Amino acid sequence: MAKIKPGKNASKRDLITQKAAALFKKKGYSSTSMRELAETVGVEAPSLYNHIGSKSELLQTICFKVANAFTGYLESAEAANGSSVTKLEHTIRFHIHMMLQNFNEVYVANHEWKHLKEPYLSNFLIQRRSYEKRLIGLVENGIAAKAFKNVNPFVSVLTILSAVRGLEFWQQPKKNISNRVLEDDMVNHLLKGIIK
Amino acid sequence: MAKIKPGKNASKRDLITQKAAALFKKKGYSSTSMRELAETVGVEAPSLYNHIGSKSELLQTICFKVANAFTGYLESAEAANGSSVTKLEHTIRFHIHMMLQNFNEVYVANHEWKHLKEPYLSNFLIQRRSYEKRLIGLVENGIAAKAFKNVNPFVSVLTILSAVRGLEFWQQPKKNISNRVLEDDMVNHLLKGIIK
DNA sequence: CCTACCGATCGGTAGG
DNA sequence: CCTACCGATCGGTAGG
Repeated sequence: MAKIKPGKNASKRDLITQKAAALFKKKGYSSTSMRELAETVGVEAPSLYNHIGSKSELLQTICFKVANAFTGYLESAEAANGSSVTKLEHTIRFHIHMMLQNFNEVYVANHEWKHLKEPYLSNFLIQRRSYEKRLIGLVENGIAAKAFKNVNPFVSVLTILSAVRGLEFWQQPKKNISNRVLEDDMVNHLLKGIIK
Repeated sequence: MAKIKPGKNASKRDLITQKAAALFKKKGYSSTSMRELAETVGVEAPSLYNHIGSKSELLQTICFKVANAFTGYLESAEAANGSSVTKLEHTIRFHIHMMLQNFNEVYVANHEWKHLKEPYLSNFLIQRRSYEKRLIGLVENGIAAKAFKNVNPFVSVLTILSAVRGLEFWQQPKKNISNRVLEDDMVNHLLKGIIK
């Protein structure tokens, strides 16, 4: 057996994945060709397959990296001390941070998941639905504790997740609004809308 | 010159456009083939071209139909009597109605516009940016009139538009929430978040 | 990591 | 509205 060179190989695969995320975001998964990806990486197309299995594997890697990050954070937030309001606020802030710091990957996970192949497509959707249900549970706890208004928790979570996701349209340094103002204004808008 | 049969031809073209919107929404623009579209229409692929110019023309029709509907409504809302709060509320409700009643078209306009060809791509983005600026103006008027909190109007509009757009994820009759509850809860969440 | 190449599929045209 | 077909491009493999 050949000696494994995890550092070198992993970093090359990571580079390819990162470039793929940028291209998938810019042009969409289907409109991105492996030849185009190869060009941005600096090799010929067939050479990519020494590092990756297939085009769809790249999409899987990106989508589940994002999904696992969100799931992992929510688990830790649920386990932490604090009120439902605090937990929801922290989760909203985590979403905003993810959007601002992993722009391409989150965008691709949000937009291109439908091109996942089975069984990954089903697994992704199951994981996302489970995440939403747990967030809804958080809002329900807040309502039961009289901290939130008596709103429909499903609509609240939909509103919050959608609003935060809208940071996709944030043309980074275009407006002279700091990330801090952006984050605080959005958190306030969304929390004040449901806090009693 | 042959006699024009606008009714018949227009309705066939409309049918093709409607089927295209459903497919573009389900699979994405690039992943939808003209052969597939032809099959859902019930003809062979080359026959489509008796009614339409090209695949990209279908995308243009869908995107600008949606964009023009929003622009047209905002113009009428601006011209109407009433406070900034009322105008903003009506506009939010119009967005929700559009999402619920023209699901496929709005979805495609939101997700697939990047596949528009020039000069349509630029025109679409210009129109959208203009729309956002006018909405921001509405919020600024509300702030000046002391009706809204002193928030960043850009962030407010981003939050509102994104939240409303999230109705894309509304799996129609799945949850036992009426459209009325959905609309009112979301409007309240978004307005109460910025009203003084 | 490359060159050479394959079978499949694409949007669209010719011609009737 | 169809059959027949074109040139281009696709993801991926063979072989070294």
